[in-house]
Amino acid sequence: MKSKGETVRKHIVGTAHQLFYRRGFNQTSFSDIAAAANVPKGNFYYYFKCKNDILAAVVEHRLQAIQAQLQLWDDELSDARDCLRRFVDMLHREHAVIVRYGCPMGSLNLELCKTQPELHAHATRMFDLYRDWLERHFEQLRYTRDDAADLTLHLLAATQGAALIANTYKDAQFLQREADRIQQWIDSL
Amino acid sequence: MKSKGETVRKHIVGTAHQLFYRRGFNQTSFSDIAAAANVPKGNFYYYFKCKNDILAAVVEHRLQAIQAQLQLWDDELSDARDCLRRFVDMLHREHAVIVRYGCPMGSLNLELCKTQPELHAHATRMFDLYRDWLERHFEQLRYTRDDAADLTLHLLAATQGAALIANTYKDAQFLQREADRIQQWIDSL
DNA sequence: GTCTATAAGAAGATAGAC
DNA sequence: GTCTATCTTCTTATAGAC
Repeated sequence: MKSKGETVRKHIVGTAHQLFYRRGFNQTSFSDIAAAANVPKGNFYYYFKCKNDILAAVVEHRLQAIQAQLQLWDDELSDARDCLRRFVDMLHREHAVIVRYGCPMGSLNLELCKTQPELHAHATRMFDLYRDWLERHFEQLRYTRDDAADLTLHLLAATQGAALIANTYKDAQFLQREADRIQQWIDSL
Repeated sequence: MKSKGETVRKHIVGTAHQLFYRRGFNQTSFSDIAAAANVPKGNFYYYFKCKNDILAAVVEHRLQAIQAQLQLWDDELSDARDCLRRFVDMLHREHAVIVRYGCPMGSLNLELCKTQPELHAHATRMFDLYRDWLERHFEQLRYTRDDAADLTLHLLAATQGAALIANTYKDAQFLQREADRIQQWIDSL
């Protein structure tokens, strides 16, 4: 049984997550979150002592969601190559929001890297989850540790680049084409 | 002969350009620019009527610089493939700042796409210059118009992805490796 | 053209009643 | 736990003296 406070807290985190993605972290004000979550501004500080703490909670929440997703893929797919393909499939499934707002991880990283290194480190952890998971699956394809690490970064770069250019030019078709191209590259490994 | 005002204006634009890149547009305040340029805040509004106008001037300045650079490459290199390679060389030449602040165009686009579509359109024009130029050179390699357009977006995505991941993980070596990989891809065309 | 002073509003954060 | 009122600081922007 969840306490009332827990429910409200999660509601705030969910709302903040959406706003941080759609408006950017720095461009999202306390009032924005309060208004969208229907929670009075003052009440906020009962749950979070500052704005950065909300981001921390949002990232924590995202990390758990990503973990659960990766676990699901592992349970569902036995072939390592299928796992890599499923990762790239995200570009297909999320094409609408990617074209509109970019990749949630990529844009957060690029925003925070400039003047908020403490927060940036926080955001990098989302990439780390995918990175570690992808590396393991490349190793299952009998690549050495070093090669798997390099191929992983290459794959992350390919997906991030596709997302960024699709966003820049609002071009969902390019995103699809690029995702297909990456899939073919995986098949060729 | 330049008027005094012209000189000051250019100085402001140059300073703003640096700060917008290093801190992000929204995170750069008027006072930041004024302090860095040693121009009193109030004096600013003699040259620009609002903050958005400074961005417009910065972008205009960048567009001219990019145009001049592309022209130089065209004058210097006769082979279309060499031109494409020279474009990718930017990742090598600029690796230090890319790792630190990301790609100036990519990060600006990703920042402005979220809540400032008017400004985003402005920033996209920088990509357009490279896009048109790259397309022309792919066509010189006897690709059809459509293929050249697709290959251009693919190349832009590859460079943007490399820059973003190198920035995320502060990994200059990866950026070099990825640039080499893209060069090899160009050679294979 | 240059600069100071300041208005007007929004931001993050706090105090304290309920 | 919830909410209102408020403080402080920082923002963009303006007025007007020099």
